[in-house]
Amino acid sequence: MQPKQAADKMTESEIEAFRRDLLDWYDRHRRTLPWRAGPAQTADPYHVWLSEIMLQQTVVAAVIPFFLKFVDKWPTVHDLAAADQQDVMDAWAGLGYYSRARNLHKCAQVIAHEYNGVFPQVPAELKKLPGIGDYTSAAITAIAFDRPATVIDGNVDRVISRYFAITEPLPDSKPQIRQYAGMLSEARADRPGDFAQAMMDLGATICTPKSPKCILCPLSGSCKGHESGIHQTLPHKKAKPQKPTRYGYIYWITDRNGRVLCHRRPPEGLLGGMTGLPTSEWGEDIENIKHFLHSDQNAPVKTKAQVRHVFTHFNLMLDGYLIDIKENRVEFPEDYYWVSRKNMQNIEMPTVFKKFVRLML
DNA sequence: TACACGTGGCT
DNA sequence: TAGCCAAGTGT
Repeated sequence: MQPKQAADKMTESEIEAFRRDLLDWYDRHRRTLPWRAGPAQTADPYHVWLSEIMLQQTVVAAVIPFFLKFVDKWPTVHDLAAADQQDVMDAWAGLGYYSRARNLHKCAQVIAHEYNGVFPQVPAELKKLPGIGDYTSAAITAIAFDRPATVIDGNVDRVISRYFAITEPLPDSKPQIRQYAGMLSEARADRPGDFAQAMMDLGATICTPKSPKCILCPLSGSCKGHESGIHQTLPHKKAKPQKPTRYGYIYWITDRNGRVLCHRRPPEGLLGGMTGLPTSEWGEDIENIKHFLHSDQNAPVKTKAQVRHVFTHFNLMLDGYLIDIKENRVEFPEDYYWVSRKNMQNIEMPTVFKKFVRLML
């Protein structure tokens, strides 16, 4: 194995120039965001934490309405801790990665009950909390408390990879990136929160994955990737395995009163804890998929409705079926329950189920 | 280390 | 249209 290439050292004046150029740019072009403190204002740790959880693998535009809804419903961490888990899951429906919502609620309870409502300020303490890892612990330390921390997200990966022209593919280049990012931010008391946010704003608005706007970039004059013309191709990434497609059936099951059968999904795993509609198992071989409910009395009737949905690691294709329950004697497990047709459009559920509900209503 | 885990916007 | 990608974490 090749020895890891050591990060080239920057001189102290080069580091200071980088930080000054970036922070000057940030002072002129910082984005106004609902959770972000204004210049010279103090951030609310609850808002910073909540926004950072929502922003994990999620774009700012998608987060804003959810953030506003959450702080409106639960203005403090105590309010969130006291909320019903189901209300939190429902409020999160549509934002994705639902384990974040479960961990958010758990974390609020730990903060409220074991930390007296006060967030810890250092990464090592923050990382003990559910849903908070390397990135989020550093981000809260820097942004909420303006303490030095090395904040590395996908934006920082890209900015650093390009600025230092790192050609080793991610994630193998992570140690190098961490070394460079640390060199620029570790133990530097001058505006740690603004520096972290400036790096991410730069990555989100200037040093974008496609068509970076180098002409507007405060760092282009010293960017090694720009100098050698390879910036657009960076960061290199290891090839991802191909996504399989899974198939299955989804059901619109109605009773004599026109009610529709819904399903509370098990707490862990895909879409865990969320409300959905009944489906069969999902598999790559449709021939081997059995219907969820099948009897002579209640035979599934195929519809034209189909649901296609893309998950992170597989594509899904569901064929819609109608089942009309003629006898009220049919018993379902406890996690299935009836909802009036009128209320179906108000039930909060993940997008894959919303798609089917829209087709059927 | 590698994989599970959502969604919507952009190209 | 299909693939890429986004302020990652947990196991």
